[in-house]
Amino acid sequence: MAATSKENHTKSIKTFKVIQSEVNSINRVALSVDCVIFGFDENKLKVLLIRSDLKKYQCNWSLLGDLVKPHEDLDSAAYHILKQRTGLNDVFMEQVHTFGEVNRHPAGRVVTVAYCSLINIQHHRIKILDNELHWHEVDSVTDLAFDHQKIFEACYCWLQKRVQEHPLGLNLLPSKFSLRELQNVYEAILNIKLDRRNFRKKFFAMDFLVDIGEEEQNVPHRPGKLYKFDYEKYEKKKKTWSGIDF
Amino acid sequence: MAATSKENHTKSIKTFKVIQSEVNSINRVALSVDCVIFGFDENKLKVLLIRSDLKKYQCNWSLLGDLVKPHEDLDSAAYHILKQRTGLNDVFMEQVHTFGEVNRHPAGRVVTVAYCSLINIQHHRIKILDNELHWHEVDSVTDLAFDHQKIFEACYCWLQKRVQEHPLGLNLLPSKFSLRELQNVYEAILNIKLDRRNFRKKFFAMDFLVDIGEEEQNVPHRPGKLYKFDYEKYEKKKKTWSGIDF
DNA sequence: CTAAATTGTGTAAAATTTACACATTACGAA
DNA sequence: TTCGTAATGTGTAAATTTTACACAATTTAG
Repeated sequence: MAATSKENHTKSIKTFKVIQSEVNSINRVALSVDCVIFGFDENKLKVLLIRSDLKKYQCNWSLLGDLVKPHEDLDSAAYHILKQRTGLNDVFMEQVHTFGEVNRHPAGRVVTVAYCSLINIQHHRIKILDNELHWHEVDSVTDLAFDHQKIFEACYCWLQKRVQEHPLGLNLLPSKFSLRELQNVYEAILNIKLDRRNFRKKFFAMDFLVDIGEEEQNVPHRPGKLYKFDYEKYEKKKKTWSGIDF
Repeated sequence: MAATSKENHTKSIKTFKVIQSEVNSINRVALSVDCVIFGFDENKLKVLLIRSDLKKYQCNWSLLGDLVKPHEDLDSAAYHILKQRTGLNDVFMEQVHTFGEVNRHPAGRVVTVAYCSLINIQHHRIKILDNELHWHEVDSVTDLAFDHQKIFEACYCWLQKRVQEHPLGLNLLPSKFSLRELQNVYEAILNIKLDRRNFRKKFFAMDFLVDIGEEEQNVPHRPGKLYKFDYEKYEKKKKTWSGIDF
């Protein structure tokens, strides 16, 4: 109560051994990563889910996740899941949020770190041999196992916001894409309609699209030009966001 | 390799007991929370640091943190630190990022969840009896213990961005404040100069400020009007952010 | 009473965003 | 081969938002 500064000071100092024993004691919890993997197909935003591996949640879908091993980096654990499930290596992935409510998991205390990933569905379609995996349209995702619905929704919100300030969306497309496809991606993610001319104007003005001199193939109408995204130029010029607006 | 769907399916099903044993096995790590507590004083953005409690880092400052107990929610753990160190209860706090590199902490595997908090320094100044705690100007924060420098920088970046889309800044001020003080907060956080008339115009246009009919006291010049922020109105009208811009 | 400091206010120019229409190209069917 | 269909590609005018900028009013201190 009436502790002096000196006493407080003393109280807050710990030897390395004390800390170490605290770290290695029962003060530990299971840690998992859960991946919300988005894809884009048939002009719909989709998310990759797996049938829950717990009997109790047998009829529910869940996110792809796994426990983090004691000698595994968090990011590595997330990448590992992605590699394991989709066969994909160099994919876009970002940590979104950590969910740590005491009773969030029925098997005991499990804190989970949610990651968001955006991949090109075409690239790995063949890898999904496992019929327990399925691409769901985001609008129809309900009743996920555990607290995965909440996690999914947080990640979807995150995506909707993030895609507006960072060119994430391109990860859902092949490296060559038409402006219409790009617009479809944005419309699907944000669930809005955009004006075609203004959309094109905006992207051309940003000056990150490179006309590669090719055109769409096998479309039943005038083919659109194909572009690629110049990430280097983007990195150099990217906006230092500034403006109060809420 | 040539596993059938059926086989994959089987492989991915686990009984509750198996899961439970995985959760309770050695697959566990220590988990901590670290709080980056911002304050605003003398027109400077400051952060609350403590002398490292580890001998090895004796001459370094570090963030306020603690291990999360097995039966403690993450958010609760973070609030607890804040309560313990500042005596403050209802403060603004948000989770920012989780840092989980294997070797980030010298005492063993400790994954840490970083939280950002914004408080009014005046409100609790008296609580800092502990002379191991100190408010540092953000610009002069260097060489924090462990990976705390990295965590601090991530949180500072987060703040600079977040403050532009959400009225966080107000948490640094008393409930009654002048527009000049508000502008000072924004200038300090963003480290830029703003045009006074445009700043006022912008905030008045947002229509969240309520003139409470009082004025500044004891200023050696014409006193400014005092306002409060109407959070309810904000919640109702807040912007659903929409616009591609990067 | 005067000087110093800071508040409070409006407008014109510039930049950005929005709304909107028509000619062009390729395919497929008759 | 021609025509209908479906989508691409393009510019401009109006509206809105953002920026730059100056002077009178109020209070305190001396």
